[in-house]
Amino acid sequence: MSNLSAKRILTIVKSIPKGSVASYGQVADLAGLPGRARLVGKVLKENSEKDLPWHRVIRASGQLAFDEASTVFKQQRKLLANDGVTVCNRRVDMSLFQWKPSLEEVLHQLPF
DNA sequence: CTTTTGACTACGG
DNA sequence: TCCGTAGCCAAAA
Repeated sequence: MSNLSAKRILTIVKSIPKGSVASYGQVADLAGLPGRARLVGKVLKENSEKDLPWHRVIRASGQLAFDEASTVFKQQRKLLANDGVTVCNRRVDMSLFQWKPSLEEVLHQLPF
């Protein structure tokens, strides 16, 4: 994981708007790193900056990445609820909440 | 050099 | 819907 990749990933995560979520793979794609979904998880694990909306990154299936019984799972669910994103029956409805960045938003990352 | 390891994903059954 | 199974791919062991 080059620092550059991590930087790109964090930039994308920070641009996920409140009220929507993105999958690990989607973040990787937008960061110009197709096939690197697992790297996104790794970068998030290693970076707990205050302004980082890590909770908006979930699995492509709509499930959160953590065990239901864990504290981190409950915290993520709470943060999402505060965003207006509800976790129903263990999953977020991706058809409703998945981030669909506009062409403008995508192009804004051009330095990649 | 090889094997293992992930906050993952697509696909079947 | 829920599982197991292959793929995935760079980093660490």
